[in-house]
Amino acid sequence: MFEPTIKDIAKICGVGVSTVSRAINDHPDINSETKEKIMSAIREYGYVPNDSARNLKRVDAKAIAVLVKGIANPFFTGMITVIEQECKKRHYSMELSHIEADEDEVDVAQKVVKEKRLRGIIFLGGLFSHSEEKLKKLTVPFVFSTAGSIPENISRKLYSSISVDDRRESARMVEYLIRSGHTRIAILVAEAQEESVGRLRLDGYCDALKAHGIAVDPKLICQTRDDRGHFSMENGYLSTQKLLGRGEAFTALYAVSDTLAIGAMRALYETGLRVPQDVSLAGYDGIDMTDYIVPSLTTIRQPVEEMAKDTTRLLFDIIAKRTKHQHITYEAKLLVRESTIKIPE
Amino acid sequence: MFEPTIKDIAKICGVGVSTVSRAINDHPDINSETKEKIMSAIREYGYVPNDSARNLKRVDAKAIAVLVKGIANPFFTGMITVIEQECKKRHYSMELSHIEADEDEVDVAQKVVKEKRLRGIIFLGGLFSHSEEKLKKLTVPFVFSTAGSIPENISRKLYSSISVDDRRESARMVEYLIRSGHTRIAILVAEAQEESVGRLRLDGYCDALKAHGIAVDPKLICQTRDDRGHFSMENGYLSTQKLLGRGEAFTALYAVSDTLAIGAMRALYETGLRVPQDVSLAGYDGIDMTDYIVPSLTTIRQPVEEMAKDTTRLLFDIIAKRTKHQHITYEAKLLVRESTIKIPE
DNA sequence: TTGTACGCGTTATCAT
DNA sequence: ATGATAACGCGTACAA
Repeated sequence: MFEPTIKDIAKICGVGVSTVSRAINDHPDINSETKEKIMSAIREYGYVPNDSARNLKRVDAKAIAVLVKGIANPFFTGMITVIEQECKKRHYSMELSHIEADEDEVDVAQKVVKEKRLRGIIFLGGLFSHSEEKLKKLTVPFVFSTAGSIPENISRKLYSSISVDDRRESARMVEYLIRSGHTRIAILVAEAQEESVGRLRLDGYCDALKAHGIAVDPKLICQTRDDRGHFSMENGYLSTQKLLGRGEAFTALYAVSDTLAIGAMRALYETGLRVPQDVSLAGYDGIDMTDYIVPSLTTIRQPVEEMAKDTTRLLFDIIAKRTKHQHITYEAKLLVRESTIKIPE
Repeated sequence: MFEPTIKDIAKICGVGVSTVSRAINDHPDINSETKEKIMSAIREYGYVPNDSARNLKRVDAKAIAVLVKGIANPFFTGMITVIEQECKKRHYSMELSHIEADEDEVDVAQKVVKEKRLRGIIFLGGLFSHSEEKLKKLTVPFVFSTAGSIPENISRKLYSSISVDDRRESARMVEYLIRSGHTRIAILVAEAQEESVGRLRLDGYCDALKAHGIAVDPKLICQTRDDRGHFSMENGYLSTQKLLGRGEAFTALYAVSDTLAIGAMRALYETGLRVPQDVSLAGYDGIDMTDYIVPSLTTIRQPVEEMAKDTTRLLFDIIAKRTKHQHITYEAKLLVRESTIKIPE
């Protein structure tokens, strides 16, 4: 199988390589006839430019990368879809890279930047406890989107961030439950390392309880197992079983992600507990699914569409030097649905 | 910001570029002291090899690509996760590429092959009505995994395929419903173009009905809207509303994907129809979620794990020329769960 | 408008 | 064990 290069095409058409180059790159300085001739030869021989060689020369690869930690998380797939559309609008290509749980996202980012000569990076999810020194090595602008909080000691001029205030929104959910008459509120939390979203949401839970004079009962805090798939439904299911096994009474269960909540729903059901009559169940994220399951899930909806659009817009603005780095916090929305009820007085 | 190249590192260490190259590629012919010296300089200056330049030279980039049509589909994310693990085991890297609904996967594949010098391709989902001529241009082996059927006129020696017999499995589900006493069985089907999985599953539905002497009633066939997100829950929801609006009576609803079924579940619920007491509901795919929702969903489970593993193994075997192209069909499993019941005599 | 020649950063070949 | 050098395929001055 013959793989034509630009030289071959040039030879075939009896022109120089630069002419072929001009043809494929829509360069203005070219005769439309020669261009047509070249393009048809390209089609005929199935020539596809080698992007590696191109990127080696080019300075301005119109591309960005999206680095996702946990592609199985439906919350991220929603964001990715929107980001992809936004990139397309701007005629940029998007490189999607999945980061393993144990990989260092900044290392991966560096590699990808070098490799693809791209212009910017979006980090989706993950935990960013990286040293300032390391972040400085990233030569293209980057935006942390829906990640946990970034340590204070890192200059905020180095990066942009798009997020909701996980701690506050989480507190809001718990406050809603308290106002609905719940005092024994259990929480299902994953990945409670420093600065992670799990930790922030747990903090918010504690904030709300304390603000209402309710003691935080460690027996009602259920940490999911520490292996892979932190936010999986399976994890939610198993952890809830564990929680129920403790025999502690509670009237509401708050899972720090919708997927965990759905797993919890089944565990409750199997124990004979009805949602919401016996236990009110709440999630966090606002993924599509929560609106369709029965009962629909009370949750905190992050404005995915808006955040994804702004993430992209912000990155492109920074690339074009139209703006400096920014830190935008969004209001999430408490969606009260069928899975939670007021406790009768 | 200074971006060191291999030359810079060589100069800094007072060695030749080839020595540095040997160091980073774990070449045997190198003194361990010099190697250590070089590696520490690399760390100090934050040098990362440019993959474009590497791929330009190399013949054997240890990488494959996975081309997915519809990354938002949870069924695919499950497969991707497994494939990724399998690649890692073999020390291969995996390039994940999302293909837009309107993009031509073979064109994308060609581009990616050229660009990354990779050794093989896995196509996940999508519809493969490509000309043989076009497929021949792909210079690396490829495997179609869980795609629709491929037209007969394309030589099966050109490619491998991994799939379940969608038509037969679909018929099996419908047969189960018939045996449960249902005769008015509605179907929710998306993307019913030639050879697509939607079409195959619809064919299976018709097969089963006919085999049992039940006439196919067009009024019970509900095609989802023809725009984006064929298999989305929203589509399932809206289409079911449309179906219900027709006023046709049915005792079972079979959705050709689990996601559609979940959307349907809500539409039924809102109309006051209980699952399974009033309407039995069935899906297809066997995604995790179906096991956790209440009621859990009766579905056809494709052996995701096994299929993903075999897809990867097969591709690597073909790359290593240990085998020729193969076409493997898997048995899917009918999972009878809570969403379907026998109709009382 | 078109062609020639150089260099991008790396690996592989050949010397040493 | 190490170093010099020729490719890899392309874009782009610069010359024509």
